[in-house]
Amino acid sequence: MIQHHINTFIANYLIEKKLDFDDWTVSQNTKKDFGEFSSNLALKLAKHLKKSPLEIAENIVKESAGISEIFTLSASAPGFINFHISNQYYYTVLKKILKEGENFGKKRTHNKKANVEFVSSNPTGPLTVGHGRQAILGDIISNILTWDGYSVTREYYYNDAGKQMRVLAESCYAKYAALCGENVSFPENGYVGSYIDKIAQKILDLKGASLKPEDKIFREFTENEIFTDIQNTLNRIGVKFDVFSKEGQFYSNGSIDKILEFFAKNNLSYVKDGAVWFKTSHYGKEEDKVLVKSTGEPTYRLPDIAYHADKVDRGFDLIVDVFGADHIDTYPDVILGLECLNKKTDHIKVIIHQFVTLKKGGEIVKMSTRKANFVTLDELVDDLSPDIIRYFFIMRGANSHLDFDLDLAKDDSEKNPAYYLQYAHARISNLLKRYSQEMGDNKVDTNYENLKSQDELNLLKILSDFPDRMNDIVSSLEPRRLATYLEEVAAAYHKFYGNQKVINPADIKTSTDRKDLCRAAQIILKIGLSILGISCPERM
RNA sequence: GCCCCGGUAGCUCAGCAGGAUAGAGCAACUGCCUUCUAAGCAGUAGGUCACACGUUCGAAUCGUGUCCGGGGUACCA
Repeated sequence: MIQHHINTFIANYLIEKKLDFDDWTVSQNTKKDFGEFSSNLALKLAKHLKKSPLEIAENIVKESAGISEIFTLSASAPGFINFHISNQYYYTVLKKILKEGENFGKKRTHNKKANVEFVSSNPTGPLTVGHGRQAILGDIISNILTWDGYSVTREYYYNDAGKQMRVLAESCYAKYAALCGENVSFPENGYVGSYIDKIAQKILDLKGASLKPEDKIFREFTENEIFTDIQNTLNRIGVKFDVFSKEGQFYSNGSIDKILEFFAKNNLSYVKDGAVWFKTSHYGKEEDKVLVKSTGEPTYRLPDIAYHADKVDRGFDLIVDVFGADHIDTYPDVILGLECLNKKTDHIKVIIHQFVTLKKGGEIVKMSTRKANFVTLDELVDDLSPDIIRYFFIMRGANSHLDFDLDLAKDDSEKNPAYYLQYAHARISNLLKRYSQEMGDNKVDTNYENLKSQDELNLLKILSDFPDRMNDIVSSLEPRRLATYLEEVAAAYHKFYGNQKVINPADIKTSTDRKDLCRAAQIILKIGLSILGISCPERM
């Protein structure tokens, strides 16, 4: 908000001086000795004007004295122009936060629609810790977009028709047969987890021992059981989907055949060795990719293209795909496929996150996919609250590997970083309760001019920064940045709390100002924590 | 080989649309609860921001190259 004022000021200055020049920036200062913001304008103009940067900066400062009520200017070596924001400005923002409450920072509403696809794990087994990261990431990204005014569809896409599911059914039959005392060879790369044994047992109990391997129940019942489990797990961490899309529909509604026809007709594909190839090499890829195997089975690419084409056709303004790092090389093929179909793609945003390793007793727990020695998300939820799980999964940026330290997560003490934010909120709640008990609720007119200590102003400045920070978070879709911001808010609050006594019957004006500052901090914490899907406890 | 991510304090990581003295949590050490919640605060110690070169008034941040770790590179998803 304030940056906007400064930008306008500089732009106007340049227009006034008839300078056609836009190579300058305004940055927020970490060290406040130089004001809250600085611009490199003079440093950049130096070459252009063939004058020393400091001289230019000093001139600008001199010429602009008294031009704004919001800030004053100063120049410093080697040529920065510093903007010192008046306390008055921040007092206005405080009023605004209190007035607008949880709507503070929201821009004008728009009617855009977004689709966020995440998890999308095939129902071949329980969700692992790795899926948990994606579930939380996708959910919070959806929350961020909702905050920004989007109407968001959370979508889970899965493959109910391919090879994986066939192998799953075969695995289940093999287990079933074994329970019936028959000797059936186990499928190659079959699923060996104990959850399959349980499902096979259930089938045996339900249907008896006379089923044939081709009976549909091995596929349908197994898929259903596992999928129900997956949804239960997701519900436990507060993740709910609006739409489940199944791959099978793109076979039955003919869209896959249509794509193949279109590609063949437009010379985008060819047949070689009994397989259908996508001419990806014509578009800068290293080699062509197979769309349909010689067995007649499509690879994942083809239905994925059909699915994404369908999403594009559904008319979203923004499509977000959240994938694990193992998809890094595959989604460009899908995008390329869409482009070949003449579909819009520039509104598709792909978020790739790195993997999760689980740390227990200081050691990394190795997880392998099919071998059934993974830690399930459910096991994690058994031990930890959703708040802790959510916080731990977004403690790191999506692009960083995530070490999930189970011992730290389980730690119920001040060591656990997840409590820091919630504690600030709880502290405020309690303080406000005490305040009305001891001070009453009588209204005092105030301009907040009693807020002038470092701790108070620092907290107020951080709170004022919320709209700009959300702006960045919406465009980056990086939940970690929201957590970082809230940590700054909490730290500033805890510091203020430690140094300034709020409730003081001898000084009602100062008490009121500080109480309102606390209320504003609580509002910001509550907005932020809600977006993260973390609860805001009244006490801890 | 090629492509994508990462390499910042003892450990785990922020910071990275270039900006002034590089931050947090954990671990270590020292203080602070008869006063609004100590799940907190204050302080000490800890760094050649992997390395080299380059661009720039200015580089943890941008470029090139090297090294190390992870992922991908399938007629698996």
